[in-house]
Amino acid sequence: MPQLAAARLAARVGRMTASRRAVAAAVARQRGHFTAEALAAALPNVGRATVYRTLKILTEAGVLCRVLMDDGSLHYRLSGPGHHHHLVCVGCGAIQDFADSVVERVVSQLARAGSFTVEGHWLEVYGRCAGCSTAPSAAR
Amino acid sequence: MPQLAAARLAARVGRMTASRRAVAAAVARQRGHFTAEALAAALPNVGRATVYRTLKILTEAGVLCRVLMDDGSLHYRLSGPGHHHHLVCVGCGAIQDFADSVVERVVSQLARAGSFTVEGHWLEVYGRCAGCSTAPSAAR
DNA sequence: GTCTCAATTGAGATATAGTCTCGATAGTCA
DNA sequence: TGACTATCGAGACTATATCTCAATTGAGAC
Ligand SMILES: [Zn+2]
Ligand SMILES: [Zn+2]
Ligand SMILES: [Zn+2]
Ligand SMILES: [Zn+2]
Repeated sequence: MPQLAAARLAARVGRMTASRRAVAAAVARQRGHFTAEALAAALPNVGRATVYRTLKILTEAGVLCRVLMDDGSLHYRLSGPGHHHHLVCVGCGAIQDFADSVVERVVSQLARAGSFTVEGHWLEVYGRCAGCSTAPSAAR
Repeated sequence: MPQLAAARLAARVGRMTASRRAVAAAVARQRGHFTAEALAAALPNVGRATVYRTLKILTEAGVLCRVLMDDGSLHYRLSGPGHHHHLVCVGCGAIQDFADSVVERVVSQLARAGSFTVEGHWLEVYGRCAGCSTAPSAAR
């Protein structure tokens, strides 16, 4: 998986610098999702600005996707292929991807009804995973 | 319309203070959407913190809704009744509301398929309104 | 191998958005 | 008319992200 991220990165990125390698490696090492700040803190030898810049590149390259959490904070996560959205568990923070053409189609149709041309959209779904739906509000 | 906002506000809010009246009035005076900072700037006699606090109250009361713009900034807008989402024109900034049970249903079903209980969601749709779809990228 | 030069870096400044603190103020109700 | 407490507001503080610009360094040329 580290190799995969690195490979995809190389395919898109300009110069393969030490900093970019370090960020890519740290990203690949993450389990679950993480914030830009946390990643920057974990990479004291890489400038904060560079971490942010590299996360942007990785996101545009499709290696990462961004998740808007329940509390408004922005997290990153290794991205599955293609367009998708997230089911975010507000109990434990677990994230499941889902891709669905129905949502896309409905949105387009609704938009068309309002003489509106869709260029993009943002959808996040919050709730509780199987493990967290029994015991209310576990982790915090 | 000012009266409406003020009335709804009064129905929910604790003390009807001068500051809250001022914020409610300014909100009612807005055409389209606006940011918290812009509103605060337009109310030099009301503390910034109070503007934010009052916007929160108004949002919880259903007077306002929050719109996540294309560029990540958060705007406020007088809210229509009930749950709904927005079609945001990236050309001119116009916003149309839409309420749709199909989206809701699809999301619930998808979630259920993943043993996930939906508690809430966030959806914004970006694109171009009728006026802006002809001439590409008008206003900025 | 090493030279060259633009792409990239990173320390720190700056920007933006929002919350918190806490003494002062002022609604509300008896 | 108080008294009591919610609320206010000035400004500090936090969080997040971008910008500036001199110094560094990949990567291809030779
Ligand atoms: Zn969970
Ligand atoms: Zn989608
Ligand atoms: Zn438009
Ligand atoms: Zn909805």
